[in-house]
Amino acid sequence: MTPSPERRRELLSTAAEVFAAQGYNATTVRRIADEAGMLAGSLYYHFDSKESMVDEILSTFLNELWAGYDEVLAAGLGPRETVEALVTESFREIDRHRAAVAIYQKESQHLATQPRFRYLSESQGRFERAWLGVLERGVAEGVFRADLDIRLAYRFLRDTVWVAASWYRPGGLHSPEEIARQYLSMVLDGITPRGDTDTSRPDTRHDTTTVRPS
Amino acid sequence: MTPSPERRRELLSTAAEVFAAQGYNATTVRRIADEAGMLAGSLYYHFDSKESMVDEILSTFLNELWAGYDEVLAAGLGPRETVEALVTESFREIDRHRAAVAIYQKESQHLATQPRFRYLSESQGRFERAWLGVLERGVAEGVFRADLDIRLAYRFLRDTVWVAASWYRPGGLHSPEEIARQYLSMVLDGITPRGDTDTSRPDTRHDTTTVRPS
Amino acid sequence: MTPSPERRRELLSTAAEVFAAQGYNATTVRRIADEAGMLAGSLYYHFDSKESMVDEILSTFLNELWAGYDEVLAAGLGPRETVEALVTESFREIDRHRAAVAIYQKESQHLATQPRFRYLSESQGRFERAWLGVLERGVAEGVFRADLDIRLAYRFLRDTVWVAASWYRPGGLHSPEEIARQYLSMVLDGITPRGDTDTSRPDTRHDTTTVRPS
Amino acid sequence: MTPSPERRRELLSTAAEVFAAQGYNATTVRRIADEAGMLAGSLYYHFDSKESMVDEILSTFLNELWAGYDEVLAAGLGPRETVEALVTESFREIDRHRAAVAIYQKESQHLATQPRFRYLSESQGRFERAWLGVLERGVAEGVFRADLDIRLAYRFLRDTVWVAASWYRPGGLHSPEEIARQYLSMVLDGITPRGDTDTSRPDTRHDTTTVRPS
DNA sequence: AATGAATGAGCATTCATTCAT
DNA sequence: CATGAATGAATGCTCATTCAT
Repeated sequence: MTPSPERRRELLSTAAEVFAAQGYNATTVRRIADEAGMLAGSLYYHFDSKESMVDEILSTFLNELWAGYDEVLAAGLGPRETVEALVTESFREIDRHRAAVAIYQKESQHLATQPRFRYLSESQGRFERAWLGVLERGVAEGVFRADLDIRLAYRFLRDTVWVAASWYRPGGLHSPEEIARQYLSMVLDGITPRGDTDTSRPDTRHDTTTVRPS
Repeated sequence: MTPSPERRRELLSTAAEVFAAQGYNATTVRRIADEAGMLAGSLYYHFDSKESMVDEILSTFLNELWAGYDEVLAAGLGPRETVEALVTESFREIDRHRAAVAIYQKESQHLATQPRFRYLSESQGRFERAWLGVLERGVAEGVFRADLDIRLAYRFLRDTVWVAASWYRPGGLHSPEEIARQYLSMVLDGITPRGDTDTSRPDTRHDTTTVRPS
Repeated sequence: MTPSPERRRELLSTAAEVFAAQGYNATTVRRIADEAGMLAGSLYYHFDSKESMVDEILSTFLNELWAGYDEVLAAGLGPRETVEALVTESFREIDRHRAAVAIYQKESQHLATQPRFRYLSESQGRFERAWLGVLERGVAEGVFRADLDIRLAYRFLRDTVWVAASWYRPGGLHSPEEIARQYLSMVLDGITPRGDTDTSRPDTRHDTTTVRPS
Repeated sequence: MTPSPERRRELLSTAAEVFAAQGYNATTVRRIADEAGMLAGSLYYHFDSKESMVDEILSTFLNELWAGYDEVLAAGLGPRETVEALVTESFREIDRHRAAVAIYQKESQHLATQPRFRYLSESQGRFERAWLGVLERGVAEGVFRADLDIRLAYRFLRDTVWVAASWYRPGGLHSPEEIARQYLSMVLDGITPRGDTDTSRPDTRHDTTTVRPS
């Protein structure tokens, strides 16, 4: 009566939570099974291996992430609006896939050395190209500061956003959109007061921070 | 039974490098021994356990870190200058203890659950209080924006700085001071151009970014 | 709870094939089920256990084998004719129960240690007594060489015949009777040419090599 | 004080004995360790894996075997003398490597499917070519019967000799040379009496049954 | 008759650690 | 100081078997 895919998803969700909390290596298959209320061996009815569990967790997450990103990148927005939309989308993904993001942060470098996880490096590459492109375009159009070290700025933005997964708890005080707004405000305008009145309030108009106006 | 402190330091340095590269759990004692040109068992002449190695690596690092931080905090600088000095000091520590910082980033959350590593949480707490204090003072004095969510800004700054250890390579193009300057520029003034002329040039005067002018 | 005997036979045949190909221990119940187009658990509707499958395969085979042997032994043939008939009968059994014979060859020594498979040792004992008797009688009557080490000759004959199951493929170039003839020729007369004309042509008269002239 | 290679040999000998008695798959690493008076994990100080144990057992055996065979094949003996020498050499190897031969018999077909054990198939091929060559030459020179099915005779000889490893016990009544003599007598001249006087006594002159006159 | 899901015992293997030499 | 050999606990995984449906 319980169709297989549902059970898989439940188990993967459990596994992701444990992986995120303890680290992939430090997590034993027995621990996951405990958490799922079954015996270690029983997990192997649903999954080939511990590795295939992280694999499915990470690839599912990345697929959803890129669906969102691609929509943003294809929307033809200006550089600033693209940055806003990408950051907002990222916080939404952190909200929806907190555990997966945390695993990705902690383990991807280590996992990417294995052929099976090549897609992690590829995603990383796509990610970098997308961000560098937006930043360069922004500088060219005068939307971003001309004195930026683009690569440094890229790393700054990338890390700044994703590390949030290590402390973010869904259902907390702030919605992902709210956090995105605050982060964008700091990143775009800095933490010191601006001379001109208007820019001190970061972009909170929904139309620019998201493609999906849901 | 008189292990020379020098050999210890060498071995710890080797261990730190491997821990940073592969992760603490994924690193075998044998791997460290290989790298040090000895057999696994021989390490136990110098150290009690693998755990005591990370312990020594992390505590040595934190001691040095706090020596620098305390000097900054005791110097009676203004909020902005304090932030500048703390960030610069942090990048200097990343430069000097890259491996230790990377280990700290990846493993501290996990390790801090054990009583032996309580000092990690304590350091974290001190760190948080220091930063929150500076930020609050800055907002009160009008040096930082009044609409900041202080806790969010704290996390933003903290993560922003330390994650750099995951990609920073000592002896690269940029000196730690240079990177600190760029980061501070983005954090303080944002990545979009400022309306008023002066603030677009970030604070690069040495006197304010560091207490130790060495 | 009325499993049809036909299905049982089909499944046993499938199982025997896999056991013979991969070895009993190396064969998983799942593999057999795959081959039979069902799930592993479903086999347990038909059989108590994996062990009971080999048991049934081997005992069925041995029953048929001894039916043939007993007929030969009871026919009152001379020693040479008895040897010929036994060898021919053996190759016929290899032809009909190739998989079972192969399993018997590979696993009987191992299985015979368990009480359940005592009949394997018993069969082995009967087999040995029958052969030793024929050989002794043959030597006494001058039909076989007087300088034979009877026990060695027994092992030689026994192994020589049964190992053929490891390479024999039913439906190949040679019929079991043809192979029996060739083997008997080598065993009885040797592989070097005989001085006297007649014996170089091995005994191929059907009447002596089999009791069942079918 | 116990140099490594010696211990290795001891352990391999123990392992070979257990493998031969129980079969490779059915043998647990614990069982081997028990027999060696150590814990299962300790074996891994000496060997990479259970597989590498069989590997070393079989390859060591095959190397020695081929050293003997090559000497025989290079000696330029006539077909009959070559057969005698090969068979005698084979029984000597059975005497010296009984366990390895038994393992080879039972497991080689199964193991040869793995790339690591390709040398098993290669050895098998060399073996076949050598035997077929001698038999063909013997038939051509009139030393062996013209009506032989060469391939069948090859299998007959091959199996006949090697299966002996399943019952042979070193230090028993018969020396390997003695057994070889008896087997050769049966194989060359058959188990029925010859018309001509002399050939009923098989070749027992040392000079022809062995290259190494030790 | 067969499925889907689970059990539980056992297995090969890893690894931090110990210790006599 | 370092080695060589071993320990023992834990780990990921396999597989025959069970059983409600």
